[in-house]
Amino acid sequence: MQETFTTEQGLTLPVHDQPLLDRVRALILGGDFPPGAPVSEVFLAQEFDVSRTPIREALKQLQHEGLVEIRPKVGTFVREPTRREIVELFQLKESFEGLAAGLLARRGPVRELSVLERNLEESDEAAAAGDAERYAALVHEFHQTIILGADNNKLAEHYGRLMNQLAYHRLVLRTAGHPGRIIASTSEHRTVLEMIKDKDHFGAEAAMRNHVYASSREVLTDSRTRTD
Amino acid sequence: MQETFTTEQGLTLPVHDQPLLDRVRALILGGDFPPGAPVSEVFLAQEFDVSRTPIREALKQLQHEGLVEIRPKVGTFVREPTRREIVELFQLKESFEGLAAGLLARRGPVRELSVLERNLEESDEAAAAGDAERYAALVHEFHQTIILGADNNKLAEHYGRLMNQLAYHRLVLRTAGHPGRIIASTSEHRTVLEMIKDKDHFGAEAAMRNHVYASSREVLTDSRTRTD
DNA sequence: TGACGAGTTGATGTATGCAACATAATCTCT
DNA sequence: AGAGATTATGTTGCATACATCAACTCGTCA
Repeated sequence: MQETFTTEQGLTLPVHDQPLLDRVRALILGGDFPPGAPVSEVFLAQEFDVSRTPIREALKQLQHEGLVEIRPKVGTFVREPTRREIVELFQLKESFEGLAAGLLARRGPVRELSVLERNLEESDEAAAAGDAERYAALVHEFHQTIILGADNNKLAEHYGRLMNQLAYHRLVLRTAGHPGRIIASTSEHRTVLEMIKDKDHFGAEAAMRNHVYASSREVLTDSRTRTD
Repeated sequence: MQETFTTEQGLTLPVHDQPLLDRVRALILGGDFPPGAPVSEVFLAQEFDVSRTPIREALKQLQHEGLVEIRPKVGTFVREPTRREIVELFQLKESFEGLAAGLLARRGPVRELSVLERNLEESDEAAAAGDAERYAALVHEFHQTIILGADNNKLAEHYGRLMNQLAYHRLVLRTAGHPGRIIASTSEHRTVLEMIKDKDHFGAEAAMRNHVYASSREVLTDSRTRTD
């Protein structure tokens, strides 16, 4: 098997082109560039002290991930998803995670279940402590665990791409402040886990989809989400 | 809006880098290369009379699509999905197309419905005439129409990638010869369309998933599908 | 005879130069 | 002064040369 590297989104890729790609992605997602700002190859090249060639490859990848738009012969520009795209992406997220929850439910007792158990406990603690940052991280872990627990690499790949496009962590942090959302969210998580433990794959899928849908509503009704 | 190009899989991409990518993909999917065969950059470069640079970009794309494997510092090799990957891809296909059917059902009467109506009629004709090639094309159109009818570009994108990986047309042609499969398949298509026309998005999704699942069973039980 | 290792080969990875093109600024003519 | 054409500029797109590394060959030694 080829030497691989697993990103924080669970995407497994060849290790060789990860460092630069990740650094460029981080730079762009870091918010240093406002949406629509041009990202010149030469700038990134001297920024990371490499030639334009590897930069070009990284930008191509990021175009794939939907983070930048490459206009031929014109330039590369940071891209923020439109509201419509966010809706589309959440529809996909709902489908992906529903599928994952169903698949995980069919697998019976696996290691992931205990991870989810512990996650719920820690989520309660974080919620009680009012630690939004930690809570957001735990939400991420919960969903990530279910995706990986589905034991379907292709699903994990597509999901990784999806999440890169959504820049999800930013969105979640916003909604963590919505009153009552944390409690509702944790409760939904608990329902999902119960269904999975009961091997009710149909119910698990439905519960997960409901949860993702509710979560997407929170994001989309947040006034800070772009509306064009 | 940027000038774009729509592939046969419904993937919309900038036009500038399409021709070469498509030609390289066609060459590899064409079967001229056995699985595992090396695909040297210089070979492709002189084959298409360009330099290695655009070839490299195309190969990177194809790696994304899962058609080739790039081993760093070693080379690029054609890749055929393992049986496990095919199973995984069909699980995703089921999810994608189920989602699409549900979304289409919610849209009410749209242009796509008449396309599907006509498709079923022509499918009956092709089946009666025993024209497997035409029937396979119509199956492709049916599924493609539902995906596009979902009116979700991100879904269409991911679906396009998925289908590229599956090299679906090859697989369908195999199963078109299975006794009784054509009749069953057409019947399933009809059920899906009825559900959609009834705006029963839940039923449409379920019917579509059942259909895809049945179809995947046919492929996976075909002796010619690789089993490693 | 088999295992180990230096050298060779052939491929990819990167850097850089030049050309082509889109866009913006300027100039000219009315 | 305004509108069109033209020049100017900055960017990407491609080609090519060189650096780098993995796999193989072949010779040496135990």
